[in-house]
Amino acid sequence: MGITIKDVADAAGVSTATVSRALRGLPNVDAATRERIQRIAADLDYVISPSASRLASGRTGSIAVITPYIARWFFGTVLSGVESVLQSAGMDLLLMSVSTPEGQHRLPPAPRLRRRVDGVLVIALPPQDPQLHEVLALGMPTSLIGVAVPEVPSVTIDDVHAGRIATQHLINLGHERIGVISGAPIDARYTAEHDRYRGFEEAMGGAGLAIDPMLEAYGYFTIAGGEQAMTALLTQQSPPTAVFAMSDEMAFGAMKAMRSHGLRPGVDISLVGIDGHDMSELLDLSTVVQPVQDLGRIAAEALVLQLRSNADVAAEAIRLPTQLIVRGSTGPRSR
Amino acid sequence: MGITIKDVADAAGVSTATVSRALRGLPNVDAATRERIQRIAADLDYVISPSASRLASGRTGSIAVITPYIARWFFGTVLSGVESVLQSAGMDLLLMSVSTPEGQHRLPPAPRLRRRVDGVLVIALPPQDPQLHEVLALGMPTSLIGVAVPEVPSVTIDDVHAGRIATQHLINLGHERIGVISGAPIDARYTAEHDRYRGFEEAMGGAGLAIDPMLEAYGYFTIAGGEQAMTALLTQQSPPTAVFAMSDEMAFGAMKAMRSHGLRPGVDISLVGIDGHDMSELLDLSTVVQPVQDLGRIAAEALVLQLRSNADVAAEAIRLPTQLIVRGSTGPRSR
DNA sequence: TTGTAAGCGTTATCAA
DNA sequence: TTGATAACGCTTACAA
Repeated sequence: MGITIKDVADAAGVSTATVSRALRGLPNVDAATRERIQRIAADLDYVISPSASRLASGRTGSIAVITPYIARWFFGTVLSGVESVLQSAGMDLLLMSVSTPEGQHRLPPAPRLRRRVDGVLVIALPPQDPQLHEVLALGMPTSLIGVAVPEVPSVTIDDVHAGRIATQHLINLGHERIGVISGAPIDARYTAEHDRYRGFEEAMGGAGLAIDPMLEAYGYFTIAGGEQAMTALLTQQSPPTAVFAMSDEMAFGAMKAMRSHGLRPGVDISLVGIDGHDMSELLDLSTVVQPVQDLGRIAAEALVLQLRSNADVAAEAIRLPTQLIVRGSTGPRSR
Repeated sequence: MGITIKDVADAAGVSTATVSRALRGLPNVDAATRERIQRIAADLDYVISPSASRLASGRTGSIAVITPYIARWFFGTVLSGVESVLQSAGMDLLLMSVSTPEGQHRLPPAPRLRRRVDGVLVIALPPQDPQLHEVLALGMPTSLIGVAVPEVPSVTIDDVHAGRIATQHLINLGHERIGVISGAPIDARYTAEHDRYRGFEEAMGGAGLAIDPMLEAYGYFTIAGGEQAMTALLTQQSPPTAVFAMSDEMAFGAMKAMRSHGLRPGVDISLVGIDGHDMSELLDLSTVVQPVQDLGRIAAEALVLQLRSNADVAAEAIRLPTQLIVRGSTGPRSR
């Protein structure tokens, strides 16, 4: 049924070896011969068999992307950055979703990787996640996004800094009772929240402000979670006057809770997030913008480069800049 | 370096054929033999070479998903439904983003599909998109999501119905000057918007209401587009008292425009969307909810089934139900 | 139930 | 610069 390299070789009156070389752009092929082969291949509508090529060469031309979520804004946006790079590089993108600590039943990713891809991109698994380490243990070229592990290439933002400037912004507005909505209790934390919390601590400490453990709540990086967390904070005997939410989506949920309590963001309580989510402008949310698509793009570029130069490049930990955008959800302390 | 089927066969004292059969769960293998082989394979940490298996069998065990966007809510949510099914089915998911009429520079998808995947899932390309037809022309098992083409299996909602109930809801509230925010001018339309517009027409016609062409604007299914479209509607000499936006994201943008003009959704102007977007509850948007994840899930299941039973199943056009959710963005006509 | 052996369509080594 | 040819690691008739 299918045209093979043999058919092209016969039609061109050369060997399959020459066709292979010509079509892959290898050197040491006569220019005229190459052109003729290319024309004939096109005429015959020849398409190379990836399976055969992979078997013979040992390279798969594929990269797996491992992510805990697909439909959430951060992950989808990272993924779109990755995809554009891999498409330009002519590599196949295998998408694999994995369970998170809270998550549903799913296959562990590591066994599905072996002999199947040349490299792996992992998006924001918690640094202590066993699945992450099973993947790393495979020893294949890997690049991390939104997590950092020593000795492994990664692309992240400076989460400590992000947490610090978000908090500092609230402090600058005169707030002293500052609450924080993080993701989860400490043992299940992402790198990001761990570091953002440290930034929070640093800013608070730097201003000589006490951190009230009663003013921390968990929002699990979801809208609904953010709503619950904010509700918990608001029903304290003495609620915060400002809240730092570690993601915009949790901040959105927090806004919902505030509305239910008749409180206005930026007036009654100030609220700042991190992300620069598509909807943050619409909801007038102050936030620390991170270049999410670039996280994916740059990690993918680094991985492709490493695969091409099949030498172990030094494991670089790249950090991208962030920027505070002040909107209406934060304002001076009113009481 | 790698353990091959030969190593397992030698260790088990059987032929590679038997190992192949045993490990794939084929019948006609002695139960004890199979168990022994499985144990030995596990002990040796044997992993099958997909390339070799694919080359020998002619099946790739992969399905491509072609989508115009990855990071937008609808597409990401569909994709997550698809992914969960393919993962359970043990198939690889190749993700390919394609350009849309407005879009960026990208490779056409069809050439990247041949010999590479067993089947294709296409998410919501406009029915007249040449890229869609190039894919269909390949003649491989295909299932469409959010588009319908005669003779091709598809999973959609009843968009006419969705448009009708959204519009009827506004009519029931007493509105007569009803605007509509669609995606794009008629020649670049998705199936969805075409049909939703028909539903709009039917409802208007059924109520004896005139459709004012001045009250239609294009929002390109984005937040920013929705904002511009609503701005255009509001700056009419005689603006609508209610607006039907064909997607929630455009409705969000419309809300932003209303806010800029000091207008309150549901009070000054009623606004209804379609989607059931994550953020619709938060923004108190009335909307026609569609089961987006199920769209992906069901299409993927149908495709997997077709591949397994490698017979041409009758091309089914599946339609999933929708439901109007009334929230605060729609209210009785006030003037 | 198991084994033999001929593919599957490339790539890569070595020679010419 | 080109050609022969041996892998690559599995699947699948066909035979036993």
